[in-house]
Amino acid sequence: MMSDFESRVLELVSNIPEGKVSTYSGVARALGEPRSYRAVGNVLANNPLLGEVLCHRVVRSDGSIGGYIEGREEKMRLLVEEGVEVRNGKVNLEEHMFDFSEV
DNA sequence: CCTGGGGCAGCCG
DNA sequence: ACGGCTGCCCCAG
Repeated sequence: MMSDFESRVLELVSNIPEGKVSTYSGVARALGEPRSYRAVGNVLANNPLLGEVLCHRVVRSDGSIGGYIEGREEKMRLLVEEGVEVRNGKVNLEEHMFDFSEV
């Protein structure tokens, strides 16, 4: 059973289009709880819907990849595959940051 | 680059 | 209900 917080996070993340990324704190802000960024990481870490809801489009606020259940390498590979520029293990947030207000 | 402290939902005993 | 972890974090130093 998913908690309310959990489903809200996953719903939001599922809105990030291919080629775009967001950050953990960005998701938290979009939820209206800017300090819950760590809890957001928690939800994705236990993401029971890996494969259904893509959580690889969420990275750290400084652009570094962050963690991933199947490894950072895999996360980075998926991003590059979608056309996101990754340089020295960091995503170009300026260029690919997704604005949730667009939804 | 690496700490240390802050922060928070969820899980488990 | 309660307290103590844990974790795909953040930010200042």
